[in-house]
Amino acid sequence: MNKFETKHWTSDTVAADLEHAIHEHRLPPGTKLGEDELAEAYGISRTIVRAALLALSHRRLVELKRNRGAFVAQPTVRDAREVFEARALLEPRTAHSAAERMTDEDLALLRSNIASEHEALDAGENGRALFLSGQFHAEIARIADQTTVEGFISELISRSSLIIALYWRRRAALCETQAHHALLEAFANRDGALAEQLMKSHLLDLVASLDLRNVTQPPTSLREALKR
Amino acid sequence: MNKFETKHWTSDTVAADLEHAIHEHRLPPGTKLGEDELAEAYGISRTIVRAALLALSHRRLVELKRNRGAFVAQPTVRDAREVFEARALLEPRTAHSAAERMTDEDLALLRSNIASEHEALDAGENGRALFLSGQFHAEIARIADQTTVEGFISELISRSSLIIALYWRRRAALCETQAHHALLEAFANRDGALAEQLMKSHLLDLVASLDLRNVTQPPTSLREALKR
DNA sequence: GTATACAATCTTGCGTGCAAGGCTGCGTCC
DNA sequence: GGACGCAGCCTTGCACGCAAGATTGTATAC
Repeated sequence: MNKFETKHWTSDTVAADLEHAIHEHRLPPGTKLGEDELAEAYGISRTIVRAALLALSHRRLVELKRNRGAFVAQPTVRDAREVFEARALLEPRTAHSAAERMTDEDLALLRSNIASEHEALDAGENGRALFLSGQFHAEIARIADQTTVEGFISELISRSSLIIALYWRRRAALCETQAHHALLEAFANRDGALAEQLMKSHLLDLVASLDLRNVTQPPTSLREALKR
Repeated sequence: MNKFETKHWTSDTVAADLEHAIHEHRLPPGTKLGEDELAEAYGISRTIVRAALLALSHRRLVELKRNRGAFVAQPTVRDAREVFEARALLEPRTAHSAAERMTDEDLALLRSNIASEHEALDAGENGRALFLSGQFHAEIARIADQTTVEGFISELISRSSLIIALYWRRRAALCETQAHHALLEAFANRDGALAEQLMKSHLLDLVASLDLRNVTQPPTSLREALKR
């Protein structure tokens, strides 16, 4: 597997590619990301790989264990609660701002995102659907035009994909279609207060779909998994 | 200048040391951070320096310009507004949580912080006072026991120190003594609602002390500074 | 069959050196 | 004196190789 040897990979593009793969659950939590393996896959030296992994560790998507290697992060139950609490602090106000700044182009893009997510689901591409679902939120943050908060939300959304991989218990689609449609309606009406309220509800709904009972942590090794 | 050759510097400790120096305004915005220079100063190779600089760039404290080098970041007026808006979203609720979780040890630590800040001011050590003032906020975030939000707040506080370096217009001490004391009182009474309200006011007061009129950006070079 | 010790192999940590790009200084021309 | 071009030097980008640490496999003892 040598990915697109003709493409010029930088640490930023490698990090983004890996993040995308993590987001789509192609690289599940706990996956080992070996430097040599990645260097060979991307056709670059380990120097660039290391920089990419460092970047991902700063976003909490990858855990670097000294002398052991890099692994896709495995958020704890506590991490999960924290991430959604942080989202609850940031995203409702962001949705409010987005509604007030919404352009027709923005609206069209959000609609297109929902349609693409449906297509992905219909095609059985759950990873892609998850990514697009997260992108809906990321786009709202972008439209709100506050890059500092957008950066935080972007990180939280990516981390959410890991949490969903580990703790999602609902069989249905990831974000309820109805919730995204209702938000779209509020945006179309430039109704900030409604958008804010809907985003609050939507995030609560997401948390409710996670199995965060005080169960033991996800198994981190075969030994642990076989203990039961 | 070879700093403590006997000490074993890692990229994490170098990054922390640089961040501390930035926070205390010993490394002002715009300062060039050359790889070779830092490597010699810390007695390490450039490899470690690069990792440290990369870490600081992820915290927005350092700007990496390709083929040109690393520079202490220079937040724009827009950045300044964004940072304090983000703080306004996160810190009041965090103060509320901290009040509810406050222990006597926590209280003592916050008191000690205020006292140390006063000592620094009396000794004319404004940089140190600024750092301690920021630490007061960071401690509140730590006490609130939500590490995800704490991480964001920590980054925002550090970035605030750069903003203060560029845009602070008040002659008085950095955070009004009265504001920190009032918060301490609310914490002593475990009054979450009051702590939340006081933190909101405090942050508004901080923003009001910044000169964020739509003036031209801070000069980024001698040429620009001499244009007037 | 199980436990332990040790050697071999694999992977990471990180120093070093070379190529590429940017900056500065000098010389020339107008 | 000012503008422009070019060479030389400085700094960054990043590949590579070696040392250190972790993991795995094998042999031995009970």
